[in-house]
Amino acid sequence: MQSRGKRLDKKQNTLYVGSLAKGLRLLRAFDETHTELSLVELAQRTGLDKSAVQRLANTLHIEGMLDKNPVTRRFRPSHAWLELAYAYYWSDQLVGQALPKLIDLSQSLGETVNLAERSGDHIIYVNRLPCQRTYFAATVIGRRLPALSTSSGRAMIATLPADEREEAIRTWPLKKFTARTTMDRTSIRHSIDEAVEKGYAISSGQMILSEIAVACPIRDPNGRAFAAVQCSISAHTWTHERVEAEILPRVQDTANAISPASQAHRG
Amino acid sequence: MQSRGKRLDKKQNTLYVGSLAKGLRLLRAFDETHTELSLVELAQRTGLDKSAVQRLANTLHIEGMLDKNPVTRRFRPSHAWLELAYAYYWSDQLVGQALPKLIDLSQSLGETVNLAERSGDHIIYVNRLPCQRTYFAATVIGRRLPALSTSSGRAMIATLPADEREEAIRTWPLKKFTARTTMDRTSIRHSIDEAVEKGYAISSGQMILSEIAVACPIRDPNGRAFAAVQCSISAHTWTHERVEAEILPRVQDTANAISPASQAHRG
DNA sequence: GAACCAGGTATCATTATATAATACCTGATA
DNA sequence: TATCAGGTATTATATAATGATACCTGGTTC
Repeated sequence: MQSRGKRLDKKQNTLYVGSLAKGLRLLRAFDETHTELSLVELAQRTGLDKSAVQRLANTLHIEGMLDKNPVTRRFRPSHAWLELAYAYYWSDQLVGQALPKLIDLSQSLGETVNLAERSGDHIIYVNRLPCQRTYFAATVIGRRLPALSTSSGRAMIATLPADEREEAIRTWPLKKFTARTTMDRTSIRHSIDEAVEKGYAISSGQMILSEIAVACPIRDPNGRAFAAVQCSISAHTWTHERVEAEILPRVQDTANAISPASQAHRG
Repeated sequence: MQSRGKRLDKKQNTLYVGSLAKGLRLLRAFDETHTELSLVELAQRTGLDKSAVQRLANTLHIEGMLDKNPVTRRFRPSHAWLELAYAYYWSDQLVGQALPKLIDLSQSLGETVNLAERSGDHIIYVNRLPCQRTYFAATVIGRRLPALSTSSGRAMIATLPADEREEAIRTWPLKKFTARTTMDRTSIRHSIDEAVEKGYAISSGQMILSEIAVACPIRDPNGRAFAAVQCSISAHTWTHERVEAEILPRVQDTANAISPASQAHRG
C-alpha cells in the first residue's frame, strides 16, 4: 500500500494527461450551490494550488468554457456547456426515439414527464417535459441521483436478474433528501420486489415531500432496463390510488412503446 | 505578421495550458453529425496527431467525459455532458426566473416555446418546452445559430442602439438553412427595422420550411435585450396573420413579465 | 489617509510531464 | 495466408507545465 506515490494505477501512465484532468476538475467544481467561483474558491474546491488554478481557469476562459465577470473576476459556466449537452443529445438515440412519445404522454396527462437513464449505480435525467405550474419545477435535466433512492432507479433495478438486484440493493449508495426518504435497505428491497411483480415503481415523498412518482422501465431486447419513463405528480391533488389507476397505465404504455425500439444497427 | 509562429498572442503565454485546450477540442469534435468517433476520426477532426488524440481521449475516458464502446472502440459523449448542462442551468438566473412563465405560456398556447439567449453574434437556445407532436421536434437546447438568421436574434438586435444595430446587420454571420432562408442583408435590415417599431420579430421558413416563428425580447433595465421568448408554429395550420393576432400577444406578455426581473442582488 | 489585507496578476528557473515517432497487436477482408 | 486499417504500448527527448514568489489593485479598518 504505497500511500505516498500519489498517482498510481492508470493515472501514472504516459497515456494520462494530468493537465487535462485538472482542467476538468475546475469544470466539475460548479454545481447547484456553486454557480460562480473565484480563483481562490476554485483552488479550495479542486484542491489545486493557486497557480495551477490561475493557468487552467485562464485557459478555459480563453477557450470559451468559462465566462468571467470583468468586475468581480469570478468565473461562471459558459454557453458552451449547453452546446455540449446539444451534442450529447444527438449521440443518444434513445432521446430522439422517445421524445415524440413523451410529448404525447405529457400532453395527455397534463403532468410533468421525465426520461431517466441508468448511469452506473445512479440515474440521470436526460429529458424533462414540465407541465402545470410545476411547484417543484426546478431544473432536472442532467441531475444525477442514487438509483436506489428514485422510482426510476428502482423500476430499472427490478428488471435485473435476482443476484444483480440483490447486489445493488446491498451496495449501491443512498442519499437522504427529505424526512421521508427511505434509508432502510430492507424497505427498499420490498419496494423493488413489488416493482418486479408489478412492472413499475411508485414512491411518495422521496425527493420532495409533496411528490408522488411513478416510473416504468424501458427495456433492451434482453429485458434489462437501461432507462425509465417517470411521472411526477403533486400529492396535494392526487392519491397513490388515483395515480395507479389513471396515470400509471399511460406511463406504462409509453415506456413499452419506446422499449422495443432497440433495433439499432447491431445484431 | 509572423505567419509561422503558430501560437502567438494570448496562447503563447505561460498562463495558457495547451494540453487542456487540446482536450477541449476533442469534446467539441462531437456534433449533430458526429455522434460517435474513433481515434483516427478524432485526429482528423481536431487536426491533432494520432498519439496526442490517443492520450487525450484516454484521459477523457478515465475521467468519465467520454464513453467508449468496448467492441467498436469508438468514443461518445458521456452523461457527464448533461451534468455540465445541469450546473449551467443553476448558474443562469434567467432560466429559473423564466421557467414558470414559459410553462404557463406553453400550456395556454399549446405550441412549442423556446427561450433563447444572446451569445455574441449568435443566439443559443437555453430552454425548450415542446408541445404538439412537434414535427420539427428535434433537440434544440444548446443549439447555437447566427442571430441574424433567427427571429429571436432579430428581436434582440432590434433593441440595440442604431449604430450597434447597423454594425450587426452588416458584419454578423449568416447561415442558409432552407431555400427560403434570407441571405440578403437588406431584407434582414427591413425585418429588424420592423422589429424596432413593433417590438417583436416574426419570420417564416427561415430554419424549417413549414415553420413560422415569433420572438419577443427580454430586456435588461436599460432596455437592451439579452434574451428572447420564441414560439414556433406550423405553417400548415397557421397563417402569419393568425399568429400575430392569437399567438403574439401572449408571447409578448410573457417576455415582458420576465424582463424586469433583473433585480438580482446588485445595486 | 496610512496601513493592512485578500485576492487577482505576472514572472521565472527548474524539471516533471507531455510529446511524437515507432513498434507492436488485433481482427477484418480478400 | 497475406494484407491492411486502426487500436495499443513504449521510449528518448525537450517542450511546456509547474509552483514559488513577487507585484498590483481595490476595499476595509482605525
